[in-house]
Amino acid sequence: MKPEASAPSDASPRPTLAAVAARAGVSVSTASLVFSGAGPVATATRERVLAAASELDYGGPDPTARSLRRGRSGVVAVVTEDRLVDAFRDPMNLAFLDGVAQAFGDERAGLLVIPLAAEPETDLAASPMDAAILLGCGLDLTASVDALRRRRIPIVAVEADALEGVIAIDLDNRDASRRGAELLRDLGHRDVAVVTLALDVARIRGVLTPEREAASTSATARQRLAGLREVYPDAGGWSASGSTSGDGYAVGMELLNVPEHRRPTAIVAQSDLLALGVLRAAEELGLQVPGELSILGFDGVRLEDTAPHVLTTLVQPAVEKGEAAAAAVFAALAGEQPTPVLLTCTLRIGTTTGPAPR
Amino acid sequence: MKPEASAPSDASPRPTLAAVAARAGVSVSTASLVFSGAGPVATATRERVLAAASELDYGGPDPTARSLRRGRSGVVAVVTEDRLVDAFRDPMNLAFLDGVAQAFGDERAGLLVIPLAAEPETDLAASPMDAAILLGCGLDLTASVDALRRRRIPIVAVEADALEGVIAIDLDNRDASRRGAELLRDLGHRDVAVVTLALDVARIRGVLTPEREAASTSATARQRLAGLREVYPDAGGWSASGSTSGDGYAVGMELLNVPEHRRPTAIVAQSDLLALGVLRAAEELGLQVPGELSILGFDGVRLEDTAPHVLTTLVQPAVEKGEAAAAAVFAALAGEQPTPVLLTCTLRIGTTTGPAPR
DNA sequence: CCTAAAAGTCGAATCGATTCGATCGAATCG
DNA sequence: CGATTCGATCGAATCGATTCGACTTTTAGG
Repeated sequence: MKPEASAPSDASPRPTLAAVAARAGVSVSTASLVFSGAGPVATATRERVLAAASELDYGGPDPTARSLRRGRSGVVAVVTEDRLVDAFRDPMNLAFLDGVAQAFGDERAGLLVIPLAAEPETDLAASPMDAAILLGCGLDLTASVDALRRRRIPIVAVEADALEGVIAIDLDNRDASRRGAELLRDLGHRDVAVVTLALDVARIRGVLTPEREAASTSATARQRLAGLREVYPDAGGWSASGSTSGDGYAVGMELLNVPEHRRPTAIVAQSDLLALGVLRAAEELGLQVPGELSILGFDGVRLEDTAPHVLTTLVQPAVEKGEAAAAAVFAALAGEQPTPVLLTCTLRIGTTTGPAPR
Repeated sequence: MKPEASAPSDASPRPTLAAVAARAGVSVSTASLVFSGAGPVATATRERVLAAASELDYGGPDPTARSLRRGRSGVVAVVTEDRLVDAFRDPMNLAFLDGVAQAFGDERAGLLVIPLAAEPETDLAASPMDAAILLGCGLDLTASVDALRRRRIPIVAVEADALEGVIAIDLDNRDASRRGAELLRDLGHRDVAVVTLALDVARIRGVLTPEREAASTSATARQRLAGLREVYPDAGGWSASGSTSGDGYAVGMELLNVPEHRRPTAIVAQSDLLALGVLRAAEELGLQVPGELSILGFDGVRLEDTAPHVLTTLVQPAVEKGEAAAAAVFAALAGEQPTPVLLTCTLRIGTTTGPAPR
């Protein structure tokens, strides 16, 4: 006789609904009714089934089998950038996610986080999901969207370029940036430099050139830049490699540690964290803010770290953005035709902007 | 005749493998082999199937059906605290998550994030998952663990109290804290106060009392406190409501803004963010660090914000913690018996600790 | 007391794949 | 040249539930 098959140590295989039904002396269908709650079951029967379940230590219907039959897995995917740290270090993405989770509350859906890898198709095609939310990727999304479209599931894209069959949740990035720029113009600033978000997945920190701008795959960066350009068509600047204060500091040093006549009187940062870094650089260089340098941010993060300054910034409704995305998902899953959403930012004037010097 | 059924606008139902097979003139089994890659298929046949798939815009096998048959969903759940912002604002959790995602890399698993709600059983029983990682919850986990155990899936708990059948990934919180305390003792400090992490889900900021300590459900907070108490059995302090610099600042003010003879000469914070807040409070009160006050942190977050200070702290291997958790999951799924892991922290001496005054 | 409706239960089909074993022709080997 | 193996393909069972329609038993209504 062969030696016993090398059974793993777990001696208890997962019991099935059939086992529970058998033990309770009812049919599988009746047992199913007890757990799904759809259909009338006599109290005595229900208790018998539940007792059997508890005796077998049955934990409820297998989610996989249930999903197959129901055609719903109860999972919504959130597709983010390559590395999770990058994606979640940004407070805006975090707030967004919180908005999504909050809106899920009643509907009981799980959040599947998928960091976009080299070949997105594989991951996106293989994971169970009822819908997908594409979140602030600097990536080119067409490949991912194609993979998802083949699955015939609702796709929601946040601040991305418009794509056929994709529900858009957008921010008035361009308009808001223009309003911010107008504030600076009205304060008399003529020499304005910009610090942009990462332009693409390469995340290269460097001087902005027309070529690099044109090649940018980050819709958010481009839109905000376009708004600025409506007021300051020739503004130069740098692109950051990520939305962190460290990056802002580094770029701030590049822009500010120069002869005075070449120094901008205002810096427009495409995020608050970048603005914070610029503020630090200015402090370190002994520049008065806003006396010698005005700084404008974007996002409206609550930053305690800027004290005693209050950042002038464009406050975006990040949590609402998440809620809108979740609402769109549920609408689409309910068979409705969800309408695209455009959220607006509000200009909050703090203490980091003032009249241009001289 | 009745009006047409209210069919949703989507005219294209998802094609099935059977449809593809039919169009390619092969059996379903052969078509399956083409996609799963298990088994020999003639090149000509393979191409015919792929062509049919592409004509039907077939996106590959349905993950749900595949999961049911295979018995694996390819999803690993990460169970976190109630609110995602709370969970992910902590840089340690983020680093942990990144470690997990990184270790997944090859194995291609999805990360299902489940914020623990009021009745955990429902969510945990209903979502598809092959394994679960319980992450730094201040919560009592027994209910969740029971629900998961019934599913017969591997359970990994990070820095939690030992539970039967749960793979533990632990940190030497107690020992490391003791070593930190010894440093302070050797520097001559006698009056030491502690700022703890949130003690439980209630997250109440307030003075530490024996009752509150005893009732704490946060293993991490308790372990670190125990280590401190080995050296300073009577140290008093406050509990924070969360690991943020804002909380640290608030508690720091309570502890430091008092008559000098009642002021501690050293503060032990249970996280670097708390320590940062304490540092801010000290600066605002005009206290010399480390001349008049020494500050000890925990975590080893790279904080640019403490400049020009470098925080003395216990550096924990957070990314490795994530990798260890992922490794344990895969080992368990492979049928092996994963061994519990105990990671150690290293004391990094910075500029925020010095000899006790006088 | 009889009939119609409601409640309770069950058998069987179904969701969309994977996979085992069988089949059959072609290639390999002694 | 017969026996054996290998490659390619297919039919059918299976994964674990849900759900529709049919059937039986109560209950309610007149």
